[in-house]
Amino acid sequence: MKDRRIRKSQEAIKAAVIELMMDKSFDQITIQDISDRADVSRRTVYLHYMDKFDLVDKLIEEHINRLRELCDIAGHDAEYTDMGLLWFEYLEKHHLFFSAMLASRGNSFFRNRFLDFFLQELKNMVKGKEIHERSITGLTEDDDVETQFVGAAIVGVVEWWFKNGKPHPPSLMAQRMGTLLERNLKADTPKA
Amino acid sequence: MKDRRIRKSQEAIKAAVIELMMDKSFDQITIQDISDRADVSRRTVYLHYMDKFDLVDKLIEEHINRLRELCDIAGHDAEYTDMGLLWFEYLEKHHLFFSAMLASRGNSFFRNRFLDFFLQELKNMVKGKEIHERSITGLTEDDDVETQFVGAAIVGVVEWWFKNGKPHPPSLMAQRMGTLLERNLKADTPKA
DNA sequence: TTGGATTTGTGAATTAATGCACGAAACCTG
DNA sequence: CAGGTTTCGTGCATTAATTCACAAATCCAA
Repeated sequence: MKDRRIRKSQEAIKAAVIELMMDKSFDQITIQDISDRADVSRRTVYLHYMDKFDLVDKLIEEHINRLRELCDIAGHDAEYTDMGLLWFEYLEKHHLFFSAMLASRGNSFFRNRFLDFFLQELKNMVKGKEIHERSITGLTEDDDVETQFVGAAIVGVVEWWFKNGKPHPPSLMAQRMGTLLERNLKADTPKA
Repeated sequence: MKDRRIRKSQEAIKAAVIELMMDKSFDQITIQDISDRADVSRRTVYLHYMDKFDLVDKLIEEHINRLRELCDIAGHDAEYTDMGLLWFEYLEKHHLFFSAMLASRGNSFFRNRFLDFFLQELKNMVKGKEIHERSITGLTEDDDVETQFVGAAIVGVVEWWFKNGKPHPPSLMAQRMGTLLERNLKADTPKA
């Protein structure tokens, strides 16, 4: 088992960053602020992270990983609505972090990581469903236009959701989103 | 400045004890429980305290001292009602601790420390008021019956207050208590 | 009462966190 | 841009906290 001091320091530091992001924009948060808020020596921050960016990097990494785990558990052949529910519930649970990340302009870095996650997940899901529904749809190319389209759309919706103070509960968001994903990912290749 | 690690450990440990006292009675709380709850090594508890009793001892000490400080700031010539307000506000603020202490039977130890505090404070206040109102009332003997009487009464009222889920706000308690203290400490020597 | 499990108190080695100090970089502000 | 102030990143010595281990005490059910 890892030394509990490490866990406690890191948790305090990470929580401090998130809290600070609620008032200040990320780039005007100083390491001093973080260590003060975390009630930890400034030296301790450097003991665990290279700098601010490394810190927020690891925060993002962690959340994306947990999201991915959630998806893996649900299975890639889950219904879009069910998957969406997992997403929005997780996002709501950690709304402090996500809204702070999405609110701060200049954070295209996070947006890209976030988008990547959805793209990956969408590809998995489409592939998972192909097995059951139709063997080859031509959607398997890596730079698939539909996937990019839908991925960007999801991120946009999430962004809107946070910026407007989460006007709908995760269940409703998941349901609406599910419908849209169905329409855009399921049955559009069989055309003329 | 004291090392922040010390403060953090001690605060975690003390908070843990108070939390644990809400479910278990004090004597069935183990050091293991405390260190687990505090998220601290068992060794760390022994680093700061001799044993459970030393721990709770210091907790009591601390609260009594803070109460005393409050009284000193207010001044011993304050009105009984005002003083009572300070008491009850403090008690309400730390109701977790005080109700846990008063609830657990077998804690005559705490009761006595608590009583001592009030006795001391009453003597100070009576003395403080003598200056303004009447020079010698014969109440200055150390083992004064009236003081003991009133002291026990206060502790009894506080005990009742907690055991009945704080039915009145501190302000009302202070006002009622003030009246009773006035009646019993101010004007009773000028008799026949 | 006995015997197994739990809790206790402590020793010892190791590791993490702290405080402090310092030069360098960045950053306002006049 | 010059000069003062803040923040940064790091070295270093010190101290607190941790893990692990162990023998003694205590508890508790069979």
